[in-house]
Amino acid sequence: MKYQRNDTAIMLIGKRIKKLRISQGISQGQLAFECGIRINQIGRIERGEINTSVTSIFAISKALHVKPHDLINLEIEIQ
Amino acid sequence: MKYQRNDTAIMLIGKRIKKLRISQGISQGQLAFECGIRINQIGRIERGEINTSVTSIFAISKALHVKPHDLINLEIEIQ
DNA sequence: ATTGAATAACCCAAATTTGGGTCAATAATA
DNA sequence: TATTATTGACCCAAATTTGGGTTATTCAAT
Repeated sequence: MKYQRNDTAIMLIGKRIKKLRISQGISQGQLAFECGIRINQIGRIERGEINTSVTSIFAISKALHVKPHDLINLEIEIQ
Repeated sequence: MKYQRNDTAIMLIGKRIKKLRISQGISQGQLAFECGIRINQIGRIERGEINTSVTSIFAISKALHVKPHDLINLEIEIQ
């Protein structure tokens, strides 16, 4: 069986990360530096290209000074 | 650079999933069936062995009838 | 003690993520 | 316009996750 990816969820999480980052006036490079993730990866996550991990969610949320579940709480019913 | 894994977070999430599953009286096999993830993978996630994905968190939370951020909100400060 | 279910612990291959780099395209600013 | 920073879009290799299976261990009930 193939992998199943929740494209809606990962896209919405990416948009939320980007929105928070922009609102805090920092670049992808700065966010990448602060959370220890490559800038390429930050871009891929923001664009919803990849089904990222718990660790990345925690690292990004810390760098954005929000709680991990703030990135996950999408306020819409997925599926 | 090597991967960085938030072992504390993935361990705590695993414990939370197991606790919720037990409290609902279902087996790993039943949970696996309902969320479309292999039983081996459910076991690995519950034991905190793997740094699982957003999609798996969403699928498991749906099968457990909780919201995704309920699995992520660890109520303690990680890092 | 024994049976059967449930879980853990392995193995392997495939798919995906991540790191790391480069270059083009876009946006912002002088 | 020209310059600079930022982001997107590629490429590749390595690390990790996931699927899929089998076997051992644990646990509960009889």
